[in-house]
Amino acid sequence: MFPMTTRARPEGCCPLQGVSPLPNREQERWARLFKALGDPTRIEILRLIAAQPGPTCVCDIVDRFELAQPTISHHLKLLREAGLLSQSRIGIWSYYKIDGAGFEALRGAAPALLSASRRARVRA
Amino acid sequence: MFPMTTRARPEGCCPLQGVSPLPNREQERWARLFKALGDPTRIEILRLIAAQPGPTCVCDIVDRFELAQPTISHHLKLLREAGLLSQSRIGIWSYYKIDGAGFEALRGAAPALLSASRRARVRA
DNA sequence: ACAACGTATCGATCAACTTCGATGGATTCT
DNA sequence: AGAATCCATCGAAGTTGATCGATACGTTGT
Repeated sequence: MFPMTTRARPEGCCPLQGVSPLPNREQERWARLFKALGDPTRIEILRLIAAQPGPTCVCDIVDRFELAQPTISHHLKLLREAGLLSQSRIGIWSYYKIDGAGFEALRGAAPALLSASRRARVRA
Repeated sequence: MFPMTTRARPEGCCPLQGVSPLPNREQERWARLFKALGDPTRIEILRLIAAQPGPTCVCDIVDRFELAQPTISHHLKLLREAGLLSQSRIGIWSYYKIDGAGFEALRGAAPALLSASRRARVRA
């Protein structure tokens, strides 16, 4: 490892406020959510679906992008697993719409990450 | 390409509401923001820094994780470039603190992506 | 039953990301 | 000046992710 901090610290230092890491389940949920949003194509898919008054057919989504159908299907799967979209089927058609619960989580992201929850300091 | 939609559509279909894609600049900014948040280590770094009453020394951050110093430095760089952290230096020490502007963008993410008519605007 | 269609999954390929050791720049101490 | 310290950058190795063609599955029409 590294020495890191053999030297005396500057003023007003330093026992850091302890922060207990998020439980693995929550870490994975945030990661899934943000990873899903971290791709330009998926952002545009979300915006397209959000602009429709009702559920959107996959075939229409495929028509709007210059990507192969399996690629769109893959992106839709990631958005669904992130809780941002929900799926329904009518016959052979598959429809996606915005999942309010997923976006509720997104709305609460900033406070959730910034909340200074100081509990027992846990050294990994 | 694909045939896609030779068959007649079901009821109430379908000319989709048009959505003009976001300008590249904004697409990249959202992608940077969400990609930065899409890693568990970076989430924990953010939470650690957010829990401190003042700017946090890099050496302290390195101490709290079981990752090499260059790795932490890389994560800090991504968070800084995403607008989530801002940096300052005192002597040889480098300090990071939460950048309010970046989190303001995060707070506005859900409305920005869901609003069909209103164009999302993000401050630099 | 059979063919046609819409969608999801599979396997492969190429790019991007995470991580590390090594190195270099800047600052402080002796 | 020289050594030590903190941090960022570089280059490489292994892993993950985006994309596509091929294919399989379920549904609809003949």
